[in-house]
Amino acid sequence: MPELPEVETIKRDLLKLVIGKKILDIATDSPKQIKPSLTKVKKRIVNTKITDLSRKAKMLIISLSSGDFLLVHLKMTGRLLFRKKSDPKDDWQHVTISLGRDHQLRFSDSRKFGWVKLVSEKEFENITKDFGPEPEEMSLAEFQKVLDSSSRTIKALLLDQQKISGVGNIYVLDALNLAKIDPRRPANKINQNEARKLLDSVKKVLKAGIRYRGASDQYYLDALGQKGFYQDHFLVYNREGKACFNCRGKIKKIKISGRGTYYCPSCQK
DNA sequence: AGTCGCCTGGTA
DNA sequence: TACCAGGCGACT
Repeated sequence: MPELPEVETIKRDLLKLVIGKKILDIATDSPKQIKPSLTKVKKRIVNTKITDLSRKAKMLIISLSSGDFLLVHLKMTGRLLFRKKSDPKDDWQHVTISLGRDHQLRFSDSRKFGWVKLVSEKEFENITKDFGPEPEEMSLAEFQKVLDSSSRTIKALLLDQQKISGVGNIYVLDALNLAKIDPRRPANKINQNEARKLLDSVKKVLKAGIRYRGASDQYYLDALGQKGFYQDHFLVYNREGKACFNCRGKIKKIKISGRGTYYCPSCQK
């Protein structure tokens, strides 16, 4: 569930808390989630300092004084929590990184889809080059080009991280509702006016997501363990049977390539 | 381009 | 107790 707004919220919070802190240890009870391996990662990160934090798509990037990068992907149920060493253990806490004497960065993940991965600068560049542009930096021409290049459904295309970064199931559905576009439309059949409206809508819902500090279900929490509020502002996501805010039509739930898809049949054409 | 597998917890 | 949640890589 963590998409661009959730990861961005965590990044902004952590920026104030962890820069300059020294990593003293890393431990796990779920070794598969640490890449390349706990032993290798430990050897290379202990006694380095955190020099910066950034985000690419849904991935959090921790820059280290060694020149390496520690990447964190929360996938569906991941959390990245800044805690005191003395705080009680968190639910599903699987990776613990000791920061200085008193603090910990805790990776918690109920479903264990997420991961923590240490990469060199070279590997980092290889990974990030495959991501599409951040929506905020995308021009209409660039966006139009992406749409024109594919006959896939518009929904599937916007979820493709190689085409555009950071959009997941919640925000793609809300953006399509705001732009009044049916999620099943082939991308290359979307005209220029619709494309303009759609890009604008993508940017708008992501901004709203950040403003409300992300969408929380039972899993997502920010770096301090607080819920976000965007779930109180969903346009269509999780609103089956409820009234569309555009047209008061009834929101319907269907499946597109196996994924839950909420939309309003009466105004999304 | 569509489907499966990775996983677990909450719910019908 | 079966099913559903969905990011994303692997596979067909």
